[in-house]
Amino acid sequence: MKDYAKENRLLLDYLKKNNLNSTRQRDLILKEFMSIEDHVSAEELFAMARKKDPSIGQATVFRALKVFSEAGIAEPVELSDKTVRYEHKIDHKHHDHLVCVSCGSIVEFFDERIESLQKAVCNKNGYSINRHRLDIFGVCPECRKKE
Amino acid sequence: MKDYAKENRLLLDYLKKNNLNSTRQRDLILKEFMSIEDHVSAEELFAMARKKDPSIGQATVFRALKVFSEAGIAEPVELSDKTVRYEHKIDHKHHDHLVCVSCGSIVEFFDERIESLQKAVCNKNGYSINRHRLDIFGVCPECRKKE
DNA sequence: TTGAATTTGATAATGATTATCAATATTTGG
DNA sequence: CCAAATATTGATAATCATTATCAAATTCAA
Repeated sequence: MKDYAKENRLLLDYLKKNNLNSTRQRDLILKEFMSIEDHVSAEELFAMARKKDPSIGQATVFRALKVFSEAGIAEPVELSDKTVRYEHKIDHKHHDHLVCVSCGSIVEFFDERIESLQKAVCNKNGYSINRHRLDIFGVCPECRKKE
Repeated sequence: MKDYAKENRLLLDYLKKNNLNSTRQRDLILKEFMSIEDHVSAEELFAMARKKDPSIGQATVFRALKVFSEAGIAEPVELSDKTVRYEHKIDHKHHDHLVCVSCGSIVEFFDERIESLQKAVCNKNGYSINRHRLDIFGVCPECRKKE
């Protein structure tokens, strides 16, 4: 069981700063979100939360994920399909994605040289850098074996 | 006026190979698509095509863009908003995008070193590489000046 | 505790895209 | 060139993820 004291504190701080309330539902959804490491969609998280509290509404999960993102706890990513997925942002350094187009599995990677080359591109063009995303789509070793 | 003989030939070849028909609508939509260099959405292209032929249907534009993509003429890209945009693929080498989050303008760039580092990441992880996308979001020089 | 402000859950609405289907157009073998 | 076979079109309904709406319930701050 992962500890998520830091996320809890961040959430409380964010809520207080923005005159938002701390609620049972938001707490539960955060706990569920922190309980898995995978990239999770709102729908999947809704299914998980519902097991713990069948009365929870789907819209509440969407709203909670938006709050988590604004609080810096979650990071939305859009990969292969058309649904947004969320990953942990705390103690989870920036990374890019290697996505298997066959089985959908995701490997995270980080390459300092790619990062600095990106910054160089921004500088050369006079852009300030805000964020970036690099997704590589291919076939993972396991799926290649099967083919 | 850009010449698009190559695209026309590619389309005809693709249609023939797949037992598809060459139609007035597909020709018109291709012509309109080739007439602009920007990243265009189905809706924008629909508006353009409709000016030339008011009877054209929206679904036909979506279908044509799918055919163009399969024929290797167009390339779908998903940038900031949630609509898919299409860019020219012929005589338009692979590139990545620098997107201004303020005005939405797009600069294309290409860095051979980034490309080869990506290939290295794939090799290291045993992935075959299929395609990739790298989008950098920031603020362009013009918008920075205004701030 | 209480009342003002926020949140919730259910449901309707949205917006881009895809599916359906009858009517029309294109192809192709003769 | 013609006619049957096949593919395409346009209109419209359906999808699907997400957002908006709103009355009822909850939370907070004094």
